[in-house]
Amino acid sequence: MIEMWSIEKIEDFRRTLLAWYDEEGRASLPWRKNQDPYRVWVSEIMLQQTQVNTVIPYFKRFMTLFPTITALADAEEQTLLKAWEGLGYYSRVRNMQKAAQQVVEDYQGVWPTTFEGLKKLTGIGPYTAAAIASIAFKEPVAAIDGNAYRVLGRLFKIEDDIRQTKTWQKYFAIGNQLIDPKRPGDFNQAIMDLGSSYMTAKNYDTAHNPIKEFIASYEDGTEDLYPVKSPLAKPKQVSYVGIAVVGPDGYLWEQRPATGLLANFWLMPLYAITDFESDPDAEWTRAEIIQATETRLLADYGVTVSLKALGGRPVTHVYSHLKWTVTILTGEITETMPLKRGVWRQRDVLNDDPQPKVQEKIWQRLNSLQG
DNA sequence: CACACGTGGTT
DNA sequence: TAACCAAGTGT
Repeated sequence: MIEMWSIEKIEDFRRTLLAWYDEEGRASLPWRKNQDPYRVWVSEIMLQQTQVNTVIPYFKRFMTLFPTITALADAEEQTLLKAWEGLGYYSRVRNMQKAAQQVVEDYQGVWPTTFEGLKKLTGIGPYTAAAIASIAFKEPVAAIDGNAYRVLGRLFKIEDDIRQTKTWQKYFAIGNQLIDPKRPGDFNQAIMDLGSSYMTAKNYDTAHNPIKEFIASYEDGTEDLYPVKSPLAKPKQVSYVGIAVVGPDGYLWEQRPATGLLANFWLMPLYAITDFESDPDAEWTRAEIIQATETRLLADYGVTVSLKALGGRPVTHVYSHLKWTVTILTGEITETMPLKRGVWRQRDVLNDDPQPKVQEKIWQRLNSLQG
């Protein structure tokens, strides 16, 4: 059981933390220019599982493309995905548009102003709801993100595993005790700034930490133990063939299904190697794979083409839960064929379509190995 | 509740 | 290099 501080100690902590934040907080971050809920919301969604330096250029571009919640609600999905291309976790932006439409249509364009109200919007969970409620609407509610887990975990030597959903309750309760009711938004942001400077996961610098005197795990040199976080499973290995077929009208090109990984993004046709045979342990020779791919290309796309393997190692790409290995097969046709599936797309207009990183790697491999 | 869901940076 | 980390949410 965690022993909570006295009210005097809590107030001392708030003063110390906010004094540091006023001096050394990252006030220049573009989303801190004002406390407009739309602005705060866009930044908080982008920052989910994503580092500040990555987000900055995306945030600026996004606010130019979609300056208001109405502009976001009315945007074409492909435009949205293109604006998000490279940031990852693409359901974030789809959910954001749903929430924008909810606010515009169900709330007459007026934001819910409370933690509980904000949580009802698609894509806004307890963290984001607390961030917006505290920053834009001054509600004293703790925003528990990875930074808060590190800071609070080390401050109080919390033994619960932060991977477990129920642990959030404990952190939330402690955060709500600590948060400064006069400056809730600044308090939450100060915790985040602290968590990404003096209290990082590795190479933290407690010697210069402005709140070091409050850190229980610093007293006995056990900071390394907190927060308690069980290891994640290794990504599962999956092998594909990727098919680069060029004809007079460009490359064979296809949009992914509307749900699941990389939903609605554009990619060359891919076949999982195990799709050829139900036996996942089957060892396929290169000739067999090529022939099977040609057969399936005809059946699925209506394309008759002779394929050959591109030299070099396969393209690999690691996701949170998967590791893709893509062997590239190439083929050329001299006359355009009508397609059962997919489209022909010229190389110079391909980049108008949102594409995932793995497709970029495939382009790079094609460019380097065949000019 | 466990797992799906991206990408870039660090060690 | 493999492993881990970075302002989480939906199902």
